[in-house]
Amino acid sequence: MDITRIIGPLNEAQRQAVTSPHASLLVLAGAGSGKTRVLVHRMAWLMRAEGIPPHGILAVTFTNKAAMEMRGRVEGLLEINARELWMGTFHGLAHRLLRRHARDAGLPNAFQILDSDDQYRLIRRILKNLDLDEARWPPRQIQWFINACKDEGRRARHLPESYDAFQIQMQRVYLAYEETCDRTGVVDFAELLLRTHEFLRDNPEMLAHYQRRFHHVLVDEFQDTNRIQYAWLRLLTRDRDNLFVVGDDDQSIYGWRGAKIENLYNFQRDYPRHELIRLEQNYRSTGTILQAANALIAHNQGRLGKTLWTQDLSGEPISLYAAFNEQEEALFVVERLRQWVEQGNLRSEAAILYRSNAQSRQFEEKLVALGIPYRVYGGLRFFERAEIKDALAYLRLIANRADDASFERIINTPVRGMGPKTLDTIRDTARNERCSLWEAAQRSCLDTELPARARNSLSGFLELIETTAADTSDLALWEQVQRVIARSGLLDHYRKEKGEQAEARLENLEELINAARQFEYEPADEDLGKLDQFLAHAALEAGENQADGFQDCVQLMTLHSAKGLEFDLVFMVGMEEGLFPSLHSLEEPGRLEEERRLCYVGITRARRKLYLTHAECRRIYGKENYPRPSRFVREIPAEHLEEVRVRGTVKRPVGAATLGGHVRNDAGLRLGQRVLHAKFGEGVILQQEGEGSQARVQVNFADVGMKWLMLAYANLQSL
DNA sequence: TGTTAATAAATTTTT
DNA sequence: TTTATTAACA
Repeated sequence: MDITRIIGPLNEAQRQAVTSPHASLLVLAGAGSGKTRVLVHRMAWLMRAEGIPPHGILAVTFTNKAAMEMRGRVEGLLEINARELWMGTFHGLAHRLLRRHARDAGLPNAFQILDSDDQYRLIRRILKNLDLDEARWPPRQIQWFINACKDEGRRARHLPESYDAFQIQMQRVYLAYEETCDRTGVVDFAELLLRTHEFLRDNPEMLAHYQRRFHHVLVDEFQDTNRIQYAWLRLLTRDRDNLFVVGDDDQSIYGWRGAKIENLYNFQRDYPRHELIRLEQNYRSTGTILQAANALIAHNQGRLGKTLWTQDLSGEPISLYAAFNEQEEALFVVERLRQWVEQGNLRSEAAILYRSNAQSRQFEEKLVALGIPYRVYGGLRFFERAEIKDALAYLRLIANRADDASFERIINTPVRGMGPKTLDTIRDTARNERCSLWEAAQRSCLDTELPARARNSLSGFLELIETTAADTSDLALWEQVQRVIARSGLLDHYRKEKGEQAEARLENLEELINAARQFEYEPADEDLGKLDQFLAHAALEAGENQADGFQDCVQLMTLHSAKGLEFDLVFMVGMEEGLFPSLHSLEEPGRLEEERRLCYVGITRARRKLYLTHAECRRIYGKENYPRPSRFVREIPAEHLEEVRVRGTVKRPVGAATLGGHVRNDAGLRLGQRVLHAKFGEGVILQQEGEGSQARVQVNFADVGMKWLMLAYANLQSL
């Protein structure tokens, strides 16, 4: 038996978690402590040592990437095909259950999934229907409201009556939104979870069936679960006490989208027989980096408590660089990257991490200038591109004529002579007859309300969908996709258009056919036709945002998307008050703590070397700002920091005064010079004007901000 | 119907 | 500053 393979490579705490006789377990796993390893080996242990069949294990993750990695590692460890394991994202698994029990869950068999873009469009349409002004009821805010309600498990009818006019309208939209989704057979992401929860809760036999089936339920990144996800897990495991969760309260960075750290406390309360295990040994970073991270996170209140340690005690100090402005910051980082590559290191082992996506531009420009290949994470993903969504909308309408969202999207895309008036008539008919837009369109073709020209175009469109559906029903998926793209006129539409964009769109459509071809190898789903399976796949896994993942590239991404990754060399840039921590988080202490956790996540991404940079001056929305360095920098003990100057490195603790001569004349000054003022403390010179006794300088002080000072009286010391 | 000028807004993101 | 959306126009 290969038990030694399973427990051999583990440390004491990991082994304890993997082999625990308890079925309910809370593993507090610090950054880089091997949490995925514990999950993978736990599953292997359950199957090999405890004889649990693969289909008796349910493993839940947040992203498809994590699920895929886990599956791959289980297969590698046990040399089995792990297909029988129920492993996937919350949404993926909920989707699977809903497909299997669509009727019992109150859904049509051919229900379609709305992604956030579809959802947004639908909400806008409903606002129009209800005659509400988008300026007063911003669709984004309503979308946020609806999703937040669903994440909390609240239906529109559950909401308390409100006297606030704004609230009343939001609830009205929510109600209409639910009604439309039900009528047209579409389900948004949050609905997948809510609907599954209600289905299990209200069908005791079904619930009992799944409770019996799953001997063990394992959850990754438990600190990121929201209320409905926890309720869902609770239903499945409450009678058998068999929930195994892995998480890290210090890495909870998604509170703003509904994640509840409280679920960690709820778990401890609801599973009183659980065992608590801490994984505190870090195998990733140097001692210096870990100590800095520990010191930083110690500033947060109410932690579950956990201190990372490593056998490595050494490590280069963390470098801190104060740039003059954001341009110069980028220049510095890219220059260091150039040296890194020159020393023979891999570009893909270096990352630039920033708080907000807008910051990437400066770095991209400088990287391009030096010809260093890079990859930016985030942004539009494959299945989210407009042309792809257009093509998918045709396919969805073929799969389900009641899908109003898709109908609206493509009725006049590409343009076929149906303007807003025609559409309005159809919408009116649909509303009056309480039928789908498709049916309404059919009726409009028959009566004479529409002008003849519009009627012609409309019946042409209806026929296009019908004949394409009939002609392609027997074809292989990829051929079906190919035909639809051609017959819909999308191909011609982009062919006529010129420019790089149109060309890229054509390539993407080509790529969609390829994706469909690849999809043929996907194992068939017993509950689903190939086309429906493909459409669900497109909605649930939006795909990568860039195709060429194989080139050796410097990695650029937000701190959020860096979670779970690690690099030898990390630059955390824009370490400034108002940027990081962000302006929006300064009021609420809770949000500030989340920012600090985000900083903790960033620091612990680095294996060997970490740089922190900030700029004395930064343009934000076209205006110049002079931010102070981030408080997080100050929360890292000075002994782990080393200030970097462009000309050589000065080794000295940050903040301590150093001797320097008086600044007597213009020659002794330069922009960016650090100076000390008797009253205002440390600062940096940003501008100067005038000469001789009239000379003035603008200084940005760390503590008191911007000041104009007369050079003759200021008595500045240079640092 | 498609283009252009004006205007407003502007974290973090997965499913 | 950049981006998206909308209103006005040819």
